[in-house]
Amino acid sequence: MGWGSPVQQGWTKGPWTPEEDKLLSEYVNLQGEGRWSSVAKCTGLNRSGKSCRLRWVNYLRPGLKRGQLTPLERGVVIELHALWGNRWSTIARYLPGRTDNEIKNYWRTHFKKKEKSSKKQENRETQILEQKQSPQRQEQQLQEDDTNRAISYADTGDEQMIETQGGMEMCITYPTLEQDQRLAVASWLDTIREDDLCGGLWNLEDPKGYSIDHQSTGFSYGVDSNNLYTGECIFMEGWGSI
DNA sequence: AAGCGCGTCAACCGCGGTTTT
DNA sequence: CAAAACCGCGGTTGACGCGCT
Repeated sequence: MGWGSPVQQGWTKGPWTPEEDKLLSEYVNLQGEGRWSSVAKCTGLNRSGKSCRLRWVNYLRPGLKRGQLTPLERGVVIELHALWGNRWSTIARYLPGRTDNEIKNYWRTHFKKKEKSSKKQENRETQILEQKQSPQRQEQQLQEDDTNRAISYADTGDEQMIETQGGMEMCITYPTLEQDQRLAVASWLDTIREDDLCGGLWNLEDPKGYSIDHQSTGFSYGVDSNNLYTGECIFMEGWGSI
């Protein structure tokens, strides 16, 4: 009933007013999340259930953070995107206070444009490579694409790839720190599963600092209370430490 | 000062999966 | 078991603000 498209049902569209926000907040505080299609009926709001849910989840829900993503959050986004692709809601679960919409917007803003600008050069390089590669190497290249895609997005600014002996390493530099610290993000696409991360290994709300510890791969890194980045992780080949 | 382009973000849309009837 | 209703997700759009020319 209350879920259909605004055009079909004659629902109000566009930006929400403070009065509408108030009505929706009161409803959720009373009834709890869910039953979105009943909101219009119970509150008099002329908004579809879908619209109400979106407004609550992305804007009104308590505990939402505002403002730019922190360096660590950005690192997590890059890392998890390399892992799961455009599964924004899944990624958002590991960033308390951030919404899938926010992360999606962040990604599009900061990385899609870079993808575009580097596309020309990428194409040239690909052409040259294709001429040289054996079929076996091409297959291997395909498998690496998911990893490198995220990496290539981050080829300018404070996030970048550096070449190391026998592999590539993603680095994020933080000029605001006393001396640049590098947060290296591991590429463990082949070894990690979503389930592995569901055990609360990500602790972004600890006042003493942040930490990520992945036992099955040995990957871990963190931020301590002094904002110093520490940890060690597996790179494409071999081990590295920060 | 005006026009333009770009970045950001809130909101909409379509679709697929899940739950309810 | 099937259909309808509901929910959530990812892609896309449009409004707005800001800086540059």
